[in-house]
Amino acid sequence: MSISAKPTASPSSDTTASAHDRVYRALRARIMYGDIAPGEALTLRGIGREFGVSMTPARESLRRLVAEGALSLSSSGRVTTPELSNERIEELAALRALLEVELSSRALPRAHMALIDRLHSINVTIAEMVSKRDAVGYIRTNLEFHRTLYLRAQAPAMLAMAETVWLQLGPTMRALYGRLRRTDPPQNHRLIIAALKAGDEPGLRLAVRSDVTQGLRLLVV
Amino acid sequence: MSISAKPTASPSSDTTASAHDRVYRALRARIMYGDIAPGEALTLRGIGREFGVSMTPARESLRRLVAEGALSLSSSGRVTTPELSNERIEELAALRALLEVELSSRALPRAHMALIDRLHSINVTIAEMVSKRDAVGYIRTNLEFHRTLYLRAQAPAMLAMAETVWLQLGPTMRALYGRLRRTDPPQNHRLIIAALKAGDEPGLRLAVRSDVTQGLRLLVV
DNA sequence: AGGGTGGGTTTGTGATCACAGCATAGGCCA
DNA sequence: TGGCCTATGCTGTGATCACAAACCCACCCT
Repeated sequence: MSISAKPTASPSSDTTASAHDRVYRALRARIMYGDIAPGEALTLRGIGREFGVSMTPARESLRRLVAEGALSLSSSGRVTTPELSNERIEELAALRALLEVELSSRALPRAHMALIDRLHSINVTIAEMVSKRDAVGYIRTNLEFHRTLYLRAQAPAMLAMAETVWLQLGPTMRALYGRLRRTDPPQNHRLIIAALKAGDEPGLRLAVRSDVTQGLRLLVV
Repeated sequence: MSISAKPTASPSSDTTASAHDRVYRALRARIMYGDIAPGEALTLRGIGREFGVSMTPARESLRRLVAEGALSLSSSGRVTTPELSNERIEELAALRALLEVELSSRALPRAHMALIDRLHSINVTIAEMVSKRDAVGYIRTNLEFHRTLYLRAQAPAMLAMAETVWLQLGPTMRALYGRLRRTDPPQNHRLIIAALKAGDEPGLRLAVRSDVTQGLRLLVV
Protein backbone atom coordinates (compact mmCIF):
# COMPACT_ATOMS: atom_id res chain seq x y z
CA MET A 1 0.00 0.00 0.00
CA SER A 2 2.84 2.36 0.70
CA ILE A 3 3.93 2.05 -2.92
CA SER A 4 1.08 4.27 -3.98
CA ALA A 5 2.84 7.29 -2.51
CA LYS A 6 2.71 10.01 -5.13
CA PRO A 7 4.62 12.98 -3.78
CA THR A 8 3.17 15.50 -6.19
CA ALA A 9 3.65 18.10 -3.48
CA SER A 10 6.72 20.24 -3.19
CA PRO A 11 9.81 18.14 -2.56
CA SER A 12 11.24 20.72 -0.18
CA SER A 13 10.82 21.04 3.60
CA ASP A 14 10.72 17.35 4.44
CA THR A 15 12.57 17.82 7.67
CA THR A 16 9.57 16.79 9.76
CA ALA A 17 8.79 13.13 9.89
CA SER A 18 5.16 13.63 10.84
CA ALA A 19 2.75 12.69 8.10
CA HIS A 20 -0.09 15.01 8.97
CA ASP A 21 2.31 17.92 9.26
CA ARG A 22 3.71 17.28 5.82
CA VAL A 23 0.22 17.18 4.33
CA TYR A 24 -0.78 20.26 6.28
CA ARG A 25 2.18 22.28 5.09
CA ALA A 26 1.66 21.33 1.46
CA LEU A 27 -2.04 22.15 1.51
CA ARG A 28 -1.47 25.37 3.40
CA ALA A 29 1.03 26.58 0.83
CA ARG A 30 -1.35 25.69 -1.99
CA ILE A 31 -4.18 27.62 -0.40
CA MET A 32 -2.21 30.65 0.72
CA TYR A 33 -0.56 31.11 -2.64
CA GLY A 34 -3.75 30.77 -4.58
CA ASP A 35 -3.14 27.37 -6.11
CA ILE A 36 -6.71 26.32 -5.41
CA ALA A 37 -9.75 28.10 -6.78
CA PRO A 38 -12.58 29.21 -4.46
CA GLY A 39 -15.31 26.62 -4.05
CA GLU A 40 -13.14 23.59 -4.74
CA ALA A 41 -13.94 20.47 -2.72
CA LEU A 42 -11.36 18.38 -0.86
CA THR A 43 -12.06 14.83 0.23
CA LEU A 44 -10.33 12.83 2.92
CA ARG A 45 -9.67 9.83 0.76
CA GLY A 46 -8.59 12.02 -2.14
CA ILE A 47 -6.00 13.85 -0.03
CA GLY A 48 -4.86 10.56 1.46
CA ARG A 49 -4.42 9.01 -1.97
CA GLU A 50 -2.51 12.00 -3.28
CA PHE A 51 -0.03 12.08 -0.41
CA GLY A 52 0.16 8.34 0.14
CA VAL A 53 -1.26 8.43 3.65
CA SER A 54 -4.38 7.08 5.28
CA MET A 55 -7.48 9.03 6.18
CA THR A 56 -6.24 9.88 9.66
CA PRO A 57 -3.46 12.34 8.80
CA ALA A 58 -5.55 13.70 5.93
CA ARG A 59 -8.38 14.43 8.30
CA GLU A 60 -6.10 16.09 10.82
CA SER A 61 -4.55 18.44 8.30
CA LEU A 62 -7.94 19.35 6.83
CA ARG A 63 -9.46 20.08 10.21
CA ARG A 64 -6.49 22.15 11.17
CA LEU A 65 -6.93 24.24 8.06
CA VAL A 66 -10.62 24.57 8.84
CA ALA A 67 -9.75 25.75 12.34
CA GLU A 68 -7.51 28.43 10.83
CA GLY A 69 -10.28 29.60 8.52
CA ALA A 70 -8.45 28.47 5.41
CA LEU A 71 -11.17 25.98 4.47
CA SER A 72 -14.86 25.98 5.18
CA LEU A 73 -16.82 23.07 6.53
CA SER A 74 -20.34 22.43 5.30
CA SER A 75 -23.00 21.14 7.66
CA SER A 76 -22.56 17.65 6.32
CA GLY A 77 -18.85 17.72 6.97
CA ARG A 78 -17.71 18.38 3.44
CA VAL A 79 -14.62 20.53 3.19
CA THR A 80 -14.25 23.14 0.45
CA THR A 81 -12.13 26.20 -0.11
CA PRO A 82 -14.37 29.15 0.81
CA GLU A 83 -16.09 31.58 -1.52
CA LEU A 84 -15.85 34.86 0.33
CA SER A 85 -18.66 37.42 0.35
CA ASN A 86 -17.84 41.05 -0.33
CA GLU A 87 -18.40 41.96 3.30
CA ARG A 88 -16.00 39.25 4.37
CA ILE A 89 -13.36 40.41 1.92
CA GLU A 90 -13.64 43.99 3.13
CA GLU A 91 -13.38 42.82 6.71
CA LEU A 92 -10.29 40.76 6.02
CA ALA A 93 -8.73 43.70 4.18
CA ALA A 94 -9.41 45.90 7.20
CA LEU A 95 -7.81 43.23 9.37
CA ARG A 96 -4.76 43.14 7.14
CA ALA A 97 -4.47 46.92 7.36
CA LEU A 98 -4.84 46.90 11.13
CA LEU A 99 -2.30 44.15 11.78
CA GLU A 100 0.25 44.91 9.10
CA VAL A 101 0.41 48.64 9.78
CA GLU A 102 1.20 47.81 13.38
CA LEU A 103 3.74 45.18 12.39
CA SER A 104 5.55 47.50 10.00
CA SER A 105 5.56 50.22 12.61
CA ARG A 106 7.19 47.85 15.09
CA ALA A 107 9.70 46.73 12.50
CA LEU A 108 10.74 50.27 11.59
CA PRO A 109 13.21 50.93 14.43
CA ARG A 110 14.84 47.56 13.79
CA ALA A 111 15.18 47.94 10.01
CA HIS A 112 18.84 47.95 9.05
CA MET A 113 20.40 48.25 5.62
CA ALA A 114 20.59 44.48 5.15
CA LEU A 115 16.82 44.23 5.47
CA ILE A 116 16.23 47.01 2.98
CA ASP A 117 18.56 45.32 0.49
CA ARG A 118 16.72 42.09 0.92
CA LEU A 119 13.35 43.77 0.41
CA HIS A 120 14.68 45.41 -2.72
CA SER A 121 15.84 42.10 -4.14
CA ILE A 122 12.46 40.50 -3.40
CA ASN A 123 10.88 43.41 -5.23
CA VAL A 124 12.94 42.57 -8.29
CA THR A 125 11.63 39.01 -8.17
CA ILE A 126 8.07 40.33 -7.89
CA ALA A 127 8.60 42.35 -11.07
CA GLU A 128 9.79 39.20 -12.81
CA MET A 129 6.71 37.29 -11.70
CA VAL A 130 4.49 40.09 -12.97
CA SER A 131 6.17 40.07 -16.38
CA LYS A 132 5.90 36.28 -16.52
CA ARG A 133 2.19 36.45 -15.68
CA ASP A 134 2.85 33.92 -12.91
CA ALA A 135 -0.04 34.49 -10.50
CA VAL A 136 0.98 31.94 -7.88
CA GLY A 137 4.60 33.08 -7.98
CA TYR A 138 3.48 36.68 -7.68
CA ILE A 139 1.37 36.02 -4.61
CA ARG A 140 4.07 33.95 -2.96
CA THR A 141 6.79 36.52 -3.54
CA ASN A 142 4.56 39.39 -2.55
CA LEU A 143 3.77 37.73 0.75
CA GLU A 144 7.46 36.97 1.21
CA PHE A 145 8.11 40.70 0.95
CA HIS A 146 5.65 41.41 3.72
CA ARG A 147 6.76 38.52 5.90
CA THR A 148 10.41 39.56 5.62
CA LEU A 149 9.55 43.03 6.82
CA TYR A 150 7.26 41.90 9.64
CA LEU A 151 9.70 39.33 10.96
CA ARG A 152 11.75 42.28 12.19
CA ALA A 153 8.86 43.35 14.40
CA GLN A 154 9.69 40.53 16.83
CA ALA A 155 5.97 39.87 17.29
CA PRO A 156 5.32 36.22 16.48
CA ALA A 157 1.69 36.12 17.63
CA MET A 158 0.84 39.16 15.56
CA LEU A 159 2.61 37.78 12.53
CA ALA A 160 0.81 34.50 12.92
CA MET A 161 -2.51 36.32 12.89
CA ALA A 162 -1.54 38.21 9.75
CA GLU A 163 -0.61 34.93 8.07
CA THR A 164 -3.95 33.49 9.05
CA VAL A 165 -5.62 36.36 7.24
CA TRP A 166 -3.46 35.75 4.19
CA LEU A 167 -4.50 32.14 4.31
CA GLN A 168 -8.16 33.03 4.38
CA LEU A 169 -7.70 35.35 1.43
CA GLY A 170 -5.58 32.91 -0.58
CA PRO A 171 -8.11 31.40 -2.98
CA THR A 172 -9.71 34.80 -3.48
CA MET A 173 -6.38 36.49 -4.19
CA ARG A 174 -5.80 34.15 -7.07
CA ALA A 175 -9.09 35.24 -8.58
CA LEU A 176 -7.94 38.83 -8.16
CA TYR A 177 -4.51 38.55 -9.70
CA GLY A 178 -5.86 36.37 -12.43
CA ARG A 179 -8.26 39.18 -13.26
CA LEU A 180 -5.93 42.16 -13.31
CA ARG A 181 -3.95 42.03 -16.48
CA ARG A 182 -1.87 45.19 -16.30
CA THR A 183 1.83 44.83 -15.63
CA ASP A 184 1.74 46.36 -12.21
CA PRO A 185 5.13 47.39 -10.84
CA PRO A 186 5.16 47.21 -7.07
CA GLN A 187 4.79 50.95 -6.61
CA ASN A 188 3.65 50.77 -3.01
CA HIS A 189 6.52 48.49 -2.15
CA ARG A 190 8.89 51.19 -3.30
CA LEU A 191 7.10 53.67 -1.08
CA ILE A 192 7.48 51.26 1.82
CA ILE A 193 11.21 50.93 1.22
CA ALA A 194 11.61 54.68 0.91
CA ALA A 195 9.79 55.26 4.19
CA LEU A 196 11.96 52.63 5.88
CA LYS A 197 15.11 54.35 4.63
CA ALA A 198 13.89 57.74 5.82
CA GLY A 199 12.69 56.44 9.16
CA ASP A 200 9.35 58.05 8.33
CA GLU A 201 6.76 56.26 10.44
CA PRO A 202 3.60 58.02 9.26
CA GLY A 203 4.70 57.53 5.66
CA LEU A 204 5.38 53.86 6.31
CA ARG A 205 1.98 53.29 7.88
CA LEU A 206 0.28 55.00 4.96
CA ALA A 207 2.27 53.06 2.38
CA VAL A 208 1.55 49.71 4.02
CA ARG A 209 -2.13 50.52 4.38
CA SER A 210 -2.35 51.49 0.71
CA ASP A 211 -0.48 48.41 -0.45
CA VAL A 212 -2.69 46.11 1.56
CA THR A 213 -5.96 47.80 0.75
CA GLN A 214 -5.72 48.74 -2.88
CA GLY A 215 -5.39 45.26 -4.30
CA LEU A 216 -8.34 43.92 -2.40
CA ARG A 217 -10.47 46.88 -3.43
CA LEU A 218 -10.53 45.68 -7.04
CA LEU A 219 -11.89 42.39 -5.85
CA VAL A 220 -15.15 43.69 -4.47
CA VAL A 221 -17.51 43.16 -7.35
CA MET B 1 -17.70 1.10 27.62
CA SER B 2 -20.14 3.89 26.90
CA ILE B 3 -21.31 3.69 30.51
CA SER B 4 -18.17 5.45 31.63
CA ALA B 5 -19.44 8.73 30.14
CA LYS B 6 -19.04 11.35 32.82
CA PRO B 7 -20.50 14.61 31.47
CA THR B 8 -18.68 16.83 33.90
CA ALA B 9 -18.80 19.51 31.21
CA SER B 10 -21.52 22.12 30.97
CA PRO B 11 -24.88 20.53 30.33
CA SER B 12 -25.87 23.32 27.94
CA SER B 13 -25.33 23.62 24.19
CA ASP B 14 -25.77 19.98 23.30
CA THR B 15 -27.54 20.79 20.08
CA THR B 16 -24.72 19.38 17.98
CA ALA B 17 -24.52 15.66 17.70
CA SER B 18 -20.87 15.62 16.73
CA ALA B 19 -18.66 14.11 19.39
CA HIS B 20 -15.47 15.98 18.64
CA ASP B 21 -17.37 19.27 18.55
CA ARG B 22 -18.86 18.65 21.96
CA VAL B 23 -15.45 17.88 23.40
CA TYR B 24 -13.95 20.86 21.64
CA ARG B 25 -16.55 23.26 22.98
CA ALA B 26 -16.21 22.01 26.53
CA LEU B 27 -12.42 22.23 26.52
CA ARG B 28 -12.46 25.61 24.82
CA ALA B 29 -14.73 27.03 27.48
CA ARG B 30 -12.55 25.60 30.21
CA ILE B 31 -9.44 27.14 28.73
CA MET B 32 -10.91 30.51 27.82
CA TYR B 33 -12.47 31.04 31.21
CA GLY B 34 -9.36 30.07 33.11
CA ASP B 35 -10.49 26.72 34.42
CA ILE B 36 -7.14 25.15 33.65
CA ALA B 37 -3.87 26.35 35.09
CA PRO B 38 -0.89 27.12 32.84
CA GLY B 39 1.40 24.14 32.24
CA GLU B 40 -1.23 21.46 32.76
CA ALA B 41 -0.97 18.39 30.53
CA LEU B 42 -3.84 16.86 28.56
CA THR B 43 -3.72 13.31 27.26
CA LEU B 44 -5.74 11.78 24.47
CA ARG B 45 -6.90 8.81 26.47
CA GLY B 46 -7.61 10.96 29.48
CA ILE B 47 -9.86 13.31 27.51
CA GLY B 48 -11.53 10.38 25.85
CA ARG B 49 -12.22 8.71 29.17
CA GLU B 50 -13.60 11.88 30.69
CA PHE B 51 -16.05 12.55 27.84
CA GLY B 52 -16.83 8.93 27.10
CA VAL B 53 -15.43 8.99 23.56
CA SER B 54 -12.58 7.25 21.85
CA MET B 55 -9.20 8.71 21.03
CA THR B 56 -10.25 9.96 17.61
CA PRO B 57 -12.59 12.80 18.65
CA ALA B 58 -10.32 13.62 21.58
CA ARG B 59 -7.39 13.99 19.23
CA GLU B 60 -9.36 16.18 16.83
CA SER B 61 -10.50 18.61 19.49
CA LEU B 62 -7.03 18.83 21.00
CA ARG B 63 -5.40 19.52 17.67
CA ARG B 64 -7.99 22.11 16.84
CA LEU B 65 -7.24 23.91 20.08
CA VAL B 66 -3.54 23.68 19.30
CA ALA B 67 -4.20 25.20 15.88
CA GLU B 68 -5.97 28.10 17.56
CA GLY B 69 -3.07 28.68 19.92
CA ALA B 70 -5.07 27.66 22.98
CA LEU B 71 -2.79 24.72 23.73
CA SER B 72 0.85 24.16 22.99
CA LEU B 73 2.31 21.06 21.44
CA SER B 74 5.69 19.77 22.58
CA SER B 75 8.10 18.22 20.13
CA SER B 76 7.09 14.77 21.27
CA GLY B 77 3.42 15.48 20.67
CA ARG B 78 2.42 16.09 24.26
CA VAL B 79 -0.27 18.70 24.66
CA THR B 80 -0.21 21.18 27.54
CA THR B 81 -1.79 24.51 28.30
CA PRO B 82 0.89 27.11 27.56
CA GLU B 83 2.96 29.10 30.04
CA LEU B 84 3.24 32.49 28.39
CA SER B 85 6.39 34.59 28.50
CA ASN B 86 6.15 38.24 29.39
CA GLU B 87 6.86 39.29 25.83
CA ARG B 88 4.07 37.07 24.61
CA ILE B 89 1.63 38.48 27.14
CA GLU B 90 2.47 42.03 26.14
CA GLU B 91 2.04 41.12 22.50
CA LEU B 92 -1.34 39.54 23.10
CA ALA B 93 -2.43 42.57 25.11
CA ALA B 94 -1.41 44.82 22.22
CA LEU B 95 -3.39 42.57 19.90
CA ARG B 96 -6.43 42.83 22.15
CA ALA B 97 -6.13 46.60 22.15
CA LEU B 98 -5.76 46.75 18.38
CA LEU B 99 -8.68 44.48 17.59
CA GLU B 100 -11.09 45.45 20.31
CA VAL B 101 -10.68 49.19 19.86
CA GLU B 102 -11.57 48.72 16.21
CA LEU B 103 -14.50 46.46 17.05
CA SER B 104 -15.93 48.88 19.58
CA SER B 105 -15.52 51.73 17.15
CA ARG B 106 -17.47 49.80 14.53
CA ALA B 107 -20.14 48.91 17.06
CA LEU B 108 -20.64 52.49 18.18
CA PRO B 109 -22.96 53.71 15.38
CA ARG B 110 -25.09 50.58 15.84
CA ALA B 111 -25.37 50.77 19.62
CA HIS B 112 -29.01 51.28 20.60
CA MET B 113 -30.52 51.61 24.05
CA ALA B 114 -31.30 47.92 24.31
CA LEU B 115 -27.59 47.11 23.95
CA ILE B 116 -26.61 49.62 26.61
CA ASP B 117 -29.18 48.17 28.99
CA ARG B 118 -27.85 44.71 28.38
CA LEU B 119 -24.27 45.82 28.98
CA HIS B 120 -25.34 47.45 32.21
CA SER B 121 -26.98 44.27 33.43
CA ILE B 122 -23.90 42.23 32.59
CA ASN B 123 -21.91 44.74 34.58
CA VAL B 124 -24.07 44.05 37.61
CA THR B 125 -23.33 40.35 37.27
CA ILE B 126 -19.61 41.12 37.06
CA ALA B 127 -19.82 43.00 40.34
CA GLU B 128 -21.49 39.95 41.91
CA MET B 129 -18.72 37.68 40.66
CA VAL B 130 -16.12 40.02 42.10
CA SER B 131 -17.78 40.05 45.50
CA LYS B 132 -18.08 36.26 45.42
CA ARG B 133 -14.38 35.93 44.56
CA ASP B 134 -15.42 33.68 41.66
CA ALA B 135 -12.47 33.97 39.26
CA VAL B 136 -13.86 31.75 36.52
CA GLY B 137 -17.26 33.45 36.70
CA TYR B 138 -15.62 36.83 36.61
CA ILE B 139 -13.62 36.04 33.50
CA ARG B 140 -16.60 34.52 31.74
CA THR B 141 -18.90 37.43 32.48
CA ASN B 142 -16.26 39.99 31.65
CA LEU B 143 -15.71 38.41 28.25
CA GLU B 144 -19.46 38.26 27.77
CA PHE B 145 -19.54 42.02 28.25
CA HIS B 146 -16.99 42.52 25.51
CA ARG B 147 -18.54 39.96 23.18
CA THR B 148 -21.98 41.53 23.53
CA LEU B 149 -20.60 44.89 22.52
CA TYR B 150 -18.49 43.59 19.65
CA LEU B 151 -21.30 41.52 18.17
CA ARG B 152 -22.85 44.81 17.13
CA ALA B 153 -19.82 45.55 14.97
CA GLN B 154 -21.05 43.05 12.39
CA ALA B 155 -17.49 41.89 11.85
CA PRO B 156 -17.41 38.12 12.43
CA ALA B 157 -13.84 37.54 11.28
CA MET B 158 -12.52 40.28 13.51
CA LEU B 159 -14.51 39.00 16.48
CA ALA B 160 -13.24 35.49 15.87
CA MET B 161 -9.67 36.79 16.02
CA ALA B 162 -10.36 38.60 19.25
CA GLU B 163 -11.80 35.43 20.74
CA THR B 164 -8.71 33.54 19.66
CA VAL B 165 -6.62 36.01 21.62
CA TRP B 166 -8.87 35.54 24.66
CA LEU B 167 -8.40 31.83 24.30
CA GLN B 168 -4.63 32.15 24.27
CA LEU B 169 -4.74 34.33 27.36
CA GLY B 170 -7.22 32.13 29.22
CA PRO B 171 -4.95 30.08 31.51
CA THR B 172 -2.85 33.16 32.20
CA MET B 173 -5.88 35.30 33.03
CA ARG B 174 -6.81 32.93 35.77
CA ALA B 175 -3.40 33.41 37.31
CA LEU B 176 -3.98 37.16 37.13
CA TYR B 177 -7.42 37.31 38.70
CA GLY B 178 -6.39 34.78 41.27
CA ARG B 179 -3.62 37.16 42.26
CA LEU B 180 -5.43 40.45 42.49
CA ARG B 181 -7.44 40.51 45.66
CA ARG B 182 -8.96 43.93 45.61
CA THR B 183 -12.68 44.17 45.00
CA ASP B 184 -12.36 45.85 41.65
CA PRO B 185 -15.56 47.46 40.41
CA PRO B 186 -15.66 47.52 36.61
CA GLN B 187 -14.74 51.17 36.37
CA ASN B 188 -13.62 51.04 32.76
CA HIS B 189 -16.79 49.30 31.79
CA ARG B 190 -18.75 52.25 33.10
CA LEU B 191 -16.58 54.55 31.01
CA ILE B 192 -17.31 52.39 27.98
CA ILE B 193 -21.04 52.60 28.57
CA ALA B 194 -20.87 56.35 29.11
CA ALA B 195 -18.96 56.83 25.85
CA LEU B 196 -21.49 54.67 24.04
CA LYS B 197 -24.35 56.78 25.38
CA ALA B 198 -22.64 60.01 24.41
CA GLY B 199 -21.63 58.73 20.98
CA ASP B 200 -18.09 59.75 21.88
CA GLU B 201 -15.80 57.72 19.65
CA PRO B 202 -12.39 58.91 20.92
CA GLY B 203 -13.58 58.36 24.48
CA LEU B 204 -14.82 54.90 23.63
CA ARG B 205 -11.53 53.93 22.02
CA LEU B 206 -9.60 55.16 25.01
CA ALA B 207 -11.87 53.40 27.51
CA VAL B 208 -11.67 50.06 25.66
CA ARG B 209 -7.92 50.33 25.34
CA SER B 210 -7.56 51.03 29.06
CA ASP B 211 -9.88 48.22 30.04
CA VAL B 212 -8.04 45.73 27.90
CA THR B 213 -4.54 46.85 28.78
CA GLN B 214 -4.64 47.58 32.48
CA GLY B 215 -5.51 44.11 33.68
CA LEU B 216 -2.79 42.45 31.69
CA ARG B 217 -0.24 44.98 32.87
CA LEU B 218 -0.37 43.58 36.40
CA LEU B 219 0.47 40.21 35.05
CA VAL B 220 3.91 41.06 33.70
CA VAL B 221 6.18 40.07 36.54
C1' DA C 1 25.46 7.67 48.72
C1' DG C 2 24.86 9.34 44.12
C1' DG C 3 24.22 8.98 39.35
C1' DG C 4 23.52 6.29 35.33
C1' DT C 5 20.73 2.54 33.34
C1' DG C 6 17.34 -0.89 32.84
C1' DG C 7 12.55 -2.26 32.01
C1' DG C 8 7.68 -1.49 32.38
C1' DT C 9 4.19 1.78 31.44
C1' DT C 10 2.10 5.52 29.22
C1' DT C 11 1.87 8.38 25.29
C1' DG C 12 0.98 9.94 20.43
C1' DT C 13 0.73 8.22 15.47
C1' DG C 14 -1.24 6.15 11.74
C1' DA C 15 -3.99 2.33 9.50
C1' DT C 16 -8.12 -0.05 9.03
C1' DC C 17 -12.86 -1.00 9.54
C1' DA C 18 -17.95 -0.63 10.30
C1' DC C 19 -21.59 2.51 9.80
C1' DA C 20 -24.84 6.23 8.74
C1' DG C 21 -26.01 10.10 5.81
C1' DC C 22 -26.21 12.13 1.38
C1' DA C 23 -25.97 13.08 -3.42
C1' DT C 24 -26.53 11.69 -7.82
C1' DA C 25 -27.79 9.14 -11.65
C1' DG C 26 -30.39 5.90 -13.55
C1' DG C 27 -34.69 3.75 -14.12
C1' DC C 28 -39.75 3.53 -13.72
C1' DC C 29 -44.43 5.01 -14.06
C1' DA C 30 -48.13 8.11 -15.49
C1' DT D 1 -41.91 12.74 -22.67
C1' DG D 2 -41.54 14.54 -18.14
C1' DG D 3 -41.31 14.08 -13.21
C1' DC D 4 -40.47 11.22 -9.19
C1' DC D 5 -38.16 7.59 -6.82
C1' DT D 6 -34.93 4.29 -5.59
C1' DA D 7 -30.40 2.25 -5.39
C1' DT D 8 -25.60 2.56 -5.39
C1' DG D 9 -21.54 4.79 -4.79
C1' DC D 10 -19.09 8.05 -2.07
C1' DT D 11 -18.54 10.91 2.00
C1' DG D 12 -17.35 11.93 6.88
C1' DT D 13 -17.42 9.92 11.77
C1' DG D 14 -15.83 7.32 15.34
C1' DA D 15 -13.79 2.96 17.37
C1' DT D 16 -10.11 -0.12 17.70
C1' DC D 17 -5.60 -1.86 17.11
C1' DA D 18 -0.51 -2.27 16.33
C1' DC D 19 3.62 0.10 16.99
C1' DA D 20 7.42 3.10 18.28
C1' DA D 21 9.03 6.64 21.06
C1' DA D 22 9.08 8.99 25.40
C1' DC D 23 8.76 8.93 30.20
C1' DC D 24 9.26 7.46 34.90
C1' DC D 25 10.96 5.04 38.61
C1' DA D 26 13.31 1.71 40.81
C1' DC D 27 17.54 -0.67 40.90
C1' DC D 28 22.37 -1.48 40.45
C1' DC D 29 27.14 -0.26 39.94
C1' DT D 30 30.95 2.61 41.28
